[in-house]
Parts: sequence; structure tokens; C-alpha cells
Amino acid sequence: MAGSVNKVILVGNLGRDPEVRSSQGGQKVVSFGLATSETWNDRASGERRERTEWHRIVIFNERLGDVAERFLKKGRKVYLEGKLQTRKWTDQSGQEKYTTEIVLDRFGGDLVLLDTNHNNEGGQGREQGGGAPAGGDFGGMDDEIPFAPCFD
Amino acid sequence: MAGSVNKVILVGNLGRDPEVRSSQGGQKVVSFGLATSETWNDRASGERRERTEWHRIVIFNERLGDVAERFLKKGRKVYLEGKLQTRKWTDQSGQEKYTTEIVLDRFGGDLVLLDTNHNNEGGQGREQGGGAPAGGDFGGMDDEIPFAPCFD
Amino acid sequence: MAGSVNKVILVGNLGRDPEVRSSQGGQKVVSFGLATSETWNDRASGERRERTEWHRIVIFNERLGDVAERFLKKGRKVYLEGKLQTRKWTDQSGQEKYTTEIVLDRFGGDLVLLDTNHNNEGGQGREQGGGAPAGGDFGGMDDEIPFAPCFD
Amino acid sequence: MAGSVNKVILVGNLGRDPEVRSSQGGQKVVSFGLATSETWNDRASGERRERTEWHRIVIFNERLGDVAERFLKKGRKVYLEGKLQTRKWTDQSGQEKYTTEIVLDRFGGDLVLLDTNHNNEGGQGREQGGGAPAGGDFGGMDDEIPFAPCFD
DNA sequence: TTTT
DNA sequence: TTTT
Repeated sequence: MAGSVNKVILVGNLGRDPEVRSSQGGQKVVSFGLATSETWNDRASGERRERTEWHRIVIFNERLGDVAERFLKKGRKVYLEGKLQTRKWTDQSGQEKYTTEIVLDRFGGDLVLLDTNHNNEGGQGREQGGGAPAGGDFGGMDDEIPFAPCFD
Repeated sequence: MAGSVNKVILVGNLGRDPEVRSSQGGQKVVSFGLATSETWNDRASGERRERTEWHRIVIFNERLGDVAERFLKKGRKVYLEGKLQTRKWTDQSGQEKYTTEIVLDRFGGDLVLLDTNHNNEGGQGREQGGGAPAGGDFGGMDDEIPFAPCFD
Repeated sequence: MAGSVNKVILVGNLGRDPEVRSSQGGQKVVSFGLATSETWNDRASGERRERTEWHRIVIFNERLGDVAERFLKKGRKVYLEGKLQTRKWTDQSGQEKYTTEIVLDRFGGDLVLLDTNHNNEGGQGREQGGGAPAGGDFGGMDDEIPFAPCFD
Repeated sequence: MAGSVNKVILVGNLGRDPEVRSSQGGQKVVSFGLATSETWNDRASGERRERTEWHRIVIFNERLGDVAERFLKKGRKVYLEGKLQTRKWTDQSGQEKYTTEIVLDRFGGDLVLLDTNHNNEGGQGREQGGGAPAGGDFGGMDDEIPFAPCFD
């Protein structure tokens, strides 16, 4: 189809430790559920509302699967890039069902750990705080750059 | 869950003309199926392979719904940004089913037409589409999936 | 130009506290430098290398500017969505210069705080750990969903 | 800085045919200017306004460079994914300057052609472009900007 | 420089 | 159902 894009970008938290399995071809496959949530004020009642969305993540990509297996744990926050894929399957009663997953495979995908200072259950293993980058100016860029004008 | 992101970016082609309905609240809702495809060379056979993925798009956003209703037609290519949302519903036999949709609502979403010079076979710049098929089953997905409810 | 997209997605750390100013129109404008970094193994030497990139962020969007002013601090990690914009300006010696910024304005942009448990310098104000979502299954999705097959 | 993301997503049109050069290491490098534009209604006057933004694209990625060299031409519309990178260079008068580019390299990037049926004025499906202008000044930006060095 |  |  000459040019299409299928991309999902998520930042969320793992609901459980990842599951690691092997595909038919002996390839490692890592999967987990990832939660995102959004909050808003209900228009009618004015009440604060929240909705959590669960996403099925499936990693066929070798390198990213290794990262996931080693570093991802229940509760950790992660940035993730993949593609949408819907599979058909048949349940025990013979019913056809569809499941949509976010897939990271050899053709694409990305995985970035966002909370390296994650305290474990035990509480020790705390890493040093803050992700403050060294330096901290505008990267050596000219300080005399004038204030950004306002368009419109 | 302080800080999550749920974003889908698609470039694909509409399988049919959009369907326009009204939600319980009288709000316009526009929906359609969008196809993306990827091609690759099979590792074993070396053959060229292709896989088409169908996405259910649901637009609650007023402005984008208007754009979709007026300009989107079967076959047109579009860039689209939304969020993933999975709904549970019950079919006629009482079976619970889940459907994942890409939602554009008042909290976000984007829609960009990519082929404004859409020429048909005839070539004379006629906007195509014709008798928009009443159906709209979204890629073989169950046709009895109920109308997407409106959140908020 | 019938259909274009200009989008930047960054996850990085603030180099300094945000600066807050007012535009000509009395509108609040918040700006800061954001650092991203990438690491890789040098092909020749095999050494681990790192490169930090600094981005100039400018927020014209009212709501997001408020969020930035109240919650963003030096060192904090943030997910951010904006567009690229290059401005021409003239320095004191009359030289023309160009600066590229990531702009969040009333037409778009997003800002998500990623480290709510950020320890401040003083160390107090620590919030409770972990962003582990409640529940933690695949969101009520059917547990009998079979293992994802491997494509290709 | 444990975990950062630097991603640019653009859909735009090439201002000229791509330039192809070789880096110090003999690697092919393809570059071009890409235009995006946005239109809006001015709040005060109500007038329709348009702003075009020019982006410098630099492709170090071998596979994508080949695609760009073979298929991209002046005027073509393309979806493109890369990362932001700002380079410092010194002009002939010894002035330090900075240039921000969107880079696609071996670590990432994507390129999708969006108008394969690109018809020229003549209409007979001829790929356009003609005598690719030797210039290539990227949106009025300084023509003396030196060739982008190759990292790694 | 593109495009509508 | 689209598209090449």
C-alpha cells in the first residue's frame, strides 16, 4: 500500500513482571500488560474522573526482549514504541475472538526505562537521586538569543 | 499513575466511506476502518510477504469529525493521531468480547489529509466513493460490535 | 500544503528551572532547556560513548505553561510534545543567526511529568514510591488468550 | 541520564532533489530540505494565515539513504522519523553558528513515501525533478553550512 | 526550495 | 474494506 505507518507510543507502568516464553522457532518472546491512565473533569458533575487503559505488549525483538527481561518489573514505568496488531483466536468453547496487541519486532520498536531510581520492595537498592543532566545551560547555545516572539 | 502517554500514529487508507452517527448525548461520532500494511522478505523462503492491518477509528472530536465527514472517502490516505481504547461488549449469544479502537476525542487527536489530489481511475479529478456501502465491517471484525459509547 | 505534520516527541531532563516571561500580548511564555542523551558503542574502538543533546523548549500554551511553571524544576524528567520552529535573529554585532526551538502553543503540544517521586535537594517532600498501577492483570482481559504466534 | 527519547515525526514536501555526498568514512549521506506548513485564522483580524517551516534532513542510514536517493524528488511528500541534532560550525568570518538537523542514522529513523502516484504537470506519470538544482540552500538558511559530520 |  |  505504498506508504503506511503503524506506530504506538506509550508511557505507562507494568501490571506484572514480564512473562518470557519461546516461540515455535525457538525465539524468545516477552510479554506484559502496561497501564496508562487519563484523568479529566466530568463536564456535567465537575467531578474528577480517571480511566485506566490496559495494553498487551509483545516483544519479539531480541535486543529489546533482553532489556525487558532483565530490567522490567511490575510497577516500573517505561516508554515504549511498537505497532498495532490484531490476532484472531478461538477460545475453549469455539468462539472466535480478537485481541489487539502492541508488537515490538525485528522491524521496529523501542523501549526506554524511565525510573532507574526505582525503589524495590525491600527498599534498599536505592540508586542515587535525580536525573539532572550535568551542565544545565542551554547546551552552550548562545545566551544572547532573544526572547521568542509570539506568533499570532 | 502520575504521567502516562497513550498515543497512536497511523498513516493508512480508508476501507470505506466514514459512518456518521449520534451518541446518546446528541454528539456526532464518525467511525471508519483504516488499513495499514507492511511488506517484508521472509527469512526462510526469501519471498516477498505482505500483511494488512485493520484499525477501527472512532472520532468524538467535533472539529475532526466534521473534517472526516466532509473530506474522507473510501480509499483516501490519511495521517491520524489518537489513543488506544479497549471496550468490552456482549454479543447476541451473551459472549463477552473486547474491541480495541483508536479514539480521537476532545482531549486529543489529529487528522491530516494526505492525498487532496485524489484522482480516480477515470483521472478527471472526480472525488470517488460513490454509493457508500451501508455495511462497514472493519476488516472482518464482528459486525455486531455495538456503537462506541461516549466517555465523559 | 495540504497535509503536513510537524511533531517532536522528547523525554528528557530540565537543565534549569523554567524561565517565565510575558510576550508582547501579555501572554505568559515559559521556556527551558531539555537534555536528551544517547549512548552507543563506538564501532572502531568498541568504547562506550555518550552524546547529550540540548533542546530549547518554548511554551505559549496557557494550560501547559501553568503546569510547567508550577511543577517543572531543574533535573526533572518530562515527556513533551511540540513542533519545530526556526527563528532568525540578529546578535549584537549584527550577525544573522538561526535558532530552532520546540514550541508548544494553542494549536498543540503536550507535557507529562514522569518523576513525581522526585526528591528535592532538601530531601523532604518525598512522595511515596512506585507507580505500580492497582490491579495488575491484563486489565480484565481474558486469561485464556493464547500465546502470540510469531510472524515470519 | 537513564532514559531519554529524541524523536521527530514530519510529513512534508521536498524543496529540491536530495543531495548525495560521502562522509569521511566513505559512507553515503543524503540530505534535503523538507517543508511543513500550518495555517490558522488570526485571532485579531480573522484572516487566514500560513507559516511554512523548513527542516534540514540528513540521512546517514544506509538503507534509508538508498531509498531517498532513488525515490525522493523535489516536491514529493514523505513521512519521516528522525532525531534532533544541533551542530556548531564556524562560518568564513569566524562566527560560531548552530544548525539543527533531523538525523536518520543506523540507530533509528524511518522514511515512507506518501505519493507514489506522483503525477507531474504533464500528467503522464513521469517522475519529475528534471535538472536537480545544484544549490540546495534549505529555506534561506545559510548556504555555507558545512557538510554534516558523521558520528561514530 | 515544497505544497494547496 | 483500502492501497501498490
